[in-house]
Amino acid sequence: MTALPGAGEEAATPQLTREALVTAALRILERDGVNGLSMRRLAAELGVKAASLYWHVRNKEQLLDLLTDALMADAVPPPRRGSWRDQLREYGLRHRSHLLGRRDAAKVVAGRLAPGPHLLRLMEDQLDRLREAGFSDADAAQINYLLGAYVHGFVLQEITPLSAAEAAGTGRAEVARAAGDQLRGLPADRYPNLVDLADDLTTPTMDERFAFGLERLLDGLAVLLEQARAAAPEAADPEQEPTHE
Amino acid sequence: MTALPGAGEEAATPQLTREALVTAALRILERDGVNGLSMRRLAAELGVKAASLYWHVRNKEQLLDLLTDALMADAVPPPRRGSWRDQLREYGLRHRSHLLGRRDAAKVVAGRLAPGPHLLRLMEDQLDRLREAGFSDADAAQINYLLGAYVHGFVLQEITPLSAAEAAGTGRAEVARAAGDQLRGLPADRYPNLVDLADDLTTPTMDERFAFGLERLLDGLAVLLEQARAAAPEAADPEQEPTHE
DNA sequence: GACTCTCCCTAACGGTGTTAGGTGGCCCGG
DNA sequence: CCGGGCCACCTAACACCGTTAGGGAGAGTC
Repeated sequence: MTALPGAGEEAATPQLTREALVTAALRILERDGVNGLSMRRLAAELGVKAASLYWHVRNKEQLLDLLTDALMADAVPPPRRGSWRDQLREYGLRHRSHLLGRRDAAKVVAGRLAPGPHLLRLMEDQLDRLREAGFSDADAAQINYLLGAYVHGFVLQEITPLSAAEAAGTGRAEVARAAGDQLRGLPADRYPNLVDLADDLTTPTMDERFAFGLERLLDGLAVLLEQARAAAPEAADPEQEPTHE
Repeated sequence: MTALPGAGEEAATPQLTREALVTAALRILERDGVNGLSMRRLAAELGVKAASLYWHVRNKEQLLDLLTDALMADAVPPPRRGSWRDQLREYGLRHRSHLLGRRDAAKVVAGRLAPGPHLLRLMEDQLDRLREAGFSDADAAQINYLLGAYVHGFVLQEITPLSAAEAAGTGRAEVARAAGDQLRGLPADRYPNLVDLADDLTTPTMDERFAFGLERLLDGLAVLLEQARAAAPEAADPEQEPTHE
């Protein structure tokens, strides 16, 4: 019915392609979230039956791998200006807001190995900046993983209750207030600190929490860099040479 | 058939209880992983049909909430000896190995709000140590969340490909080597750093990666503490009083 | 003895990922 | 011009999943 060639439709390539699968999947993901993305719905979106998808894709897992790379396609690294610290902070902030920007992206990406070409380009770029900042090869590699893990982990952590709350129809301000009330209602003899710090524990927004952790991480990296510079002061910083001993 | 009281079986309390559900669920989780834990299998484990579970539990989500708290039941905080830094490090290490110790615990726990009493006790204890170390209330609250998010996020990140690899029947050493080979095989003109650092990127174990990140975090916290001490040197450290102005 | 409440049952609904096997149309060799 | 083969889709089915409606046995209470 839909497949018969009408006046002058696309008779040349009316077929599904792997790319068509992915872009349709992206559309469904944005519209219905990761729970709404089933093989049957994806097939329906393409005017096709579910079994047909398996001609183009081995299974759903592989589709999600492709989707992961597609989600990373339009992530842009920050401008190459400012200190290494500014650049890394911007990296983290952008990475997080990129993941938060497309619905359930973090859930799809979560822990998926086999990084696609787009993620590889970001890694390549970040490693370059880390080495240029003066980190050792081993440290640069570790830091590269660390920052990715921090961002992914944090976002994953914040996204799950977020979607649970919106499923229940409650705003995040209400959730925070409810959490505060719960903490304040605890027995003060068994949980004195939780009761005492109920406000401090519940008022920070996720943005602030993320920024706080990121800043601590950057402080730690600065310490590492200083230590490395102090231990081996020959590299690229020819100011003085304390060659005693 | 199974329910008829025989010679002298348990005629007193042959009923399911919520606790029985949870311990059976823990058993299934350990044996079959989170994907093997369905309401039907849980019911079968208890010699009962699936619909019966809904008498004791609202839905699967609530069961997972209960399971989350049960998974945290036997987590013990580190001894209260050594510097705040030693204690926090030990906290992180224990928390991670606790999650890794029971199968798929991280996947169940992931981002589940409504922390149970066991998790609350850990929070309470950690907050107490943070305040004692000299962190401000606001900082202590932030740090408490940060450390939890780091551990949870990291473990979640590492657990997913781990189970994927073991499903494929490959050891983690093979995975690392395969990743290294993939990186080395990249075009060196487009990905010079990835090719160059292929070894550094793939040799660290997850233990080392976690410890590295944790140490950077602790360094960052130390910086924060020093800054706070320098800005307001009146608190609990009565050595001298620079009361000029 | 009747009533109620607890607790488990059967049956079913509407979903899920995935596979086996069929089938129409197209291109290519003869 | 005709037949084989392959591509790309189809139908049908399997074995699951979470969840609900409604039934019914048994115990406890008035």
